[in-house]
Amino acid sequence: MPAPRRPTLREVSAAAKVSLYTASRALGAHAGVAEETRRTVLKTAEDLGYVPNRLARSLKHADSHTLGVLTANNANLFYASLVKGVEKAVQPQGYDCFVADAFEDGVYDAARETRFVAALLEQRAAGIVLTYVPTAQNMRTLSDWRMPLVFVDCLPPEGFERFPSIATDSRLGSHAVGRHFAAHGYRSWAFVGHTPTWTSRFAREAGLREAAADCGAELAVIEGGNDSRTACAAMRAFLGARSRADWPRAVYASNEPLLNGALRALREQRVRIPEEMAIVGFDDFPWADLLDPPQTVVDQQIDELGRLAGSRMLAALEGVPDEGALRLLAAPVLRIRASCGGPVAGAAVSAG
Amino acid sequence: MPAPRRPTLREVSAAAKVSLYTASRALGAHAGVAEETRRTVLKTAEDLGYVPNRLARSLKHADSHTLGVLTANNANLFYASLVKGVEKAVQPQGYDCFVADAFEDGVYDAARETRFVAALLEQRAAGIVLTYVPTAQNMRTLSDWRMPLVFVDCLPPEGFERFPSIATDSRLGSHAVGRHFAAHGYRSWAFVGHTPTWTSRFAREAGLREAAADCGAELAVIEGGNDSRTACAAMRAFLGARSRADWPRAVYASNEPLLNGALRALREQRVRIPEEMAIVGFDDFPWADLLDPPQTVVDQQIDELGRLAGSRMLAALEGVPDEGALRLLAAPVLRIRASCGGPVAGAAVSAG
DNA sequence: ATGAAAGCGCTAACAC
DNA sequence: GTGTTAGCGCTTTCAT
Repeated sequence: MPAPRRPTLREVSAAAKVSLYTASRALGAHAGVAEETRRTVLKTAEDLGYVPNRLARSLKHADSHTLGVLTANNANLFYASLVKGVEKAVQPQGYDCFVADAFEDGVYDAARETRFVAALLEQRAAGIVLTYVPTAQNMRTLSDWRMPLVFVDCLPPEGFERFPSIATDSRLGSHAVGRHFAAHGYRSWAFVGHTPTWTSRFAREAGLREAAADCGAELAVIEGGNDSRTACAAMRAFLGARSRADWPRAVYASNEPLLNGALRALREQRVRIPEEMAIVGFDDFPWADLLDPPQTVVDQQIDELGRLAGSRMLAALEGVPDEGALRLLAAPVLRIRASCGGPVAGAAVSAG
Repeated sequence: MPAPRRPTLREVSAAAKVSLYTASRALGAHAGVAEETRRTVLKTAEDLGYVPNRLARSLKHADSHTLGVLTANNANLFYASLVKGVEKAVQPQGYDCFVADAFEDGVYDAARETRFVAALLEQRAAGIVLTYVPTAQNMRTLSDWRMPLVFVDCLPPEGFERFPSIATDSRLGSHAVGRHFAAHGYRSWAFVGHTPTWTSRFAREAGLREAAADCGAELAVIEGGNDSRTACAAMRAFLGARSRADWPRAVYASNEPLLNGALRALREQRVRIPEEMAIVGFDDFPWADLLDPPQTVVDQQIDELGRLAGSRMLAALEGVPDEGALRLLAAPVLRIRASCGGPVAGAAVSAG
């Protein structure tokens, strides 16, 4: 069964007995074609099963109308949701998203990233949404190419401050967590932070640290790495290194995988939550309220973040200036459930 | 800051003082070019910052070397993992994946699917991995086009049996769940099934039903819909419609979102698990063993499923015959944790 | 081993 | 309102 012939625009025009040009205009819904001619062309195209060749079109336009989204582990709900958000914003404008995940088996692969960057350039992507900071080399490549770039969930590196960024106001969210800890009377805290590769790490730590200073709480920092496994190991080591009496009264994990890992370590030690230790995580997720106790989290409404990034990209592509929106910060919401001791009378629920 | 000039192959060849042909051969790592000439060309390309235009290349080849993956809700871990698996298999062979998610806000959108199918044809995708059965119209379009197709997690619809498929042996997995129920002495079961749109639904029900017949258990069926929300509502309605004494002793949810919903409904009723009711779900997930009690599941090792689909697609593209592997069934594994009462002495742990 | 030239399918500037 | 024509950047015969 051989591949059927794929009719070209030229063939459609011949069959419709009009010129190539007319056929093109008719199908492209451009003006300057008699209504009847257009009808004929459309009909003929339909009959012939004509499917325009986007490759030719893009080649001509020197632009594929494709946006790259560089992510760091799609098997992570965070990135999956983020991508959905971006798509939601850009698809109505006719852009497709090409998702390039620089992680393989949960670990970052710089060579992989470089391959994706090259692929995006070769495809003549219209722009790229970056969800983390690529290597200096790749940043240079992209910048030299004048590729429109939007950073989400991270800040552009030094020298690239001209690119817009969208992020959650992590400091605000973390500060709210700290206030919540304080309202419960907890005075000894621990922060389980993700790899500093993500700049969000700093803001999340800073917000908590400020709150600690405000109320005179102690704050220990645990390097949680990149995923559940490393976070669990780090937490285990931390707990193992001191007597139970010296364990923190409240713990804050800086993202979902880290919360997962931290909880694992706590369970190994049969820590009672929240009686013995309170715990809050950054990022909401579908199982959070089904845990026992239901997990209190900072919800950054990820898909909205993605949507903002997509919109910002569209604006950049149309040459809209930043208008002071170069650094967009979205306010997260503290979702108080029970893992931290529940609501406190008189305390604000929103992080704002 | 104007866009910099993008050097073309022609310019590279001119700068290197060779012909277009030679430059093409040199960069394409083809034979028939003197080693020294090649070196010069490569150097020149590098210096000029030459980036090949894949659009032109693909146009020429009438194939974009892109594979489509049609999914049904990427915000769902299942599809995200599946895609990662497919990518893992095909990227080494130089194929890129274009992920088309026919779901928007968690609901299926046929028009959206049709747009994606069109986009894939326009892009001259090399093949498409289908994770669910598209509309009859779209199936026809794809088939008429002679698009190489591989079905994962579903079976080709009537008339399209010539296309290969990869799926988990749901019946096997479900049967193991039923045996596990039986081993615990549970005799009254309920199956919370996902929409019959997915053919896997039937196999999952059938396996359990067979096991029920084997041991004389009763089996109620609850239509759980497509997601956590609908499943929760369905479960709530089911429980509400009968006295607590008539509630099933063991429940089996046919996928992760449905398990989530079912658990929500059970929690509303303060059902004690597994003492009062045992529950098992299809699909493992990162929070399963952190639930209280840890959730027993059937693990279908999703990314492996994706990998198999990717490999099958590669084979199809190279014209490798099916060799009896037209219907590939991968064996799942029953991961016994505590939500079902834990292991039973003398019972097999694997589903195989 | 290398070069010249045709053409993939489409768009758009330019005539008529 | 419609036709002609020249490319977009690349691959690939066919000569040399």
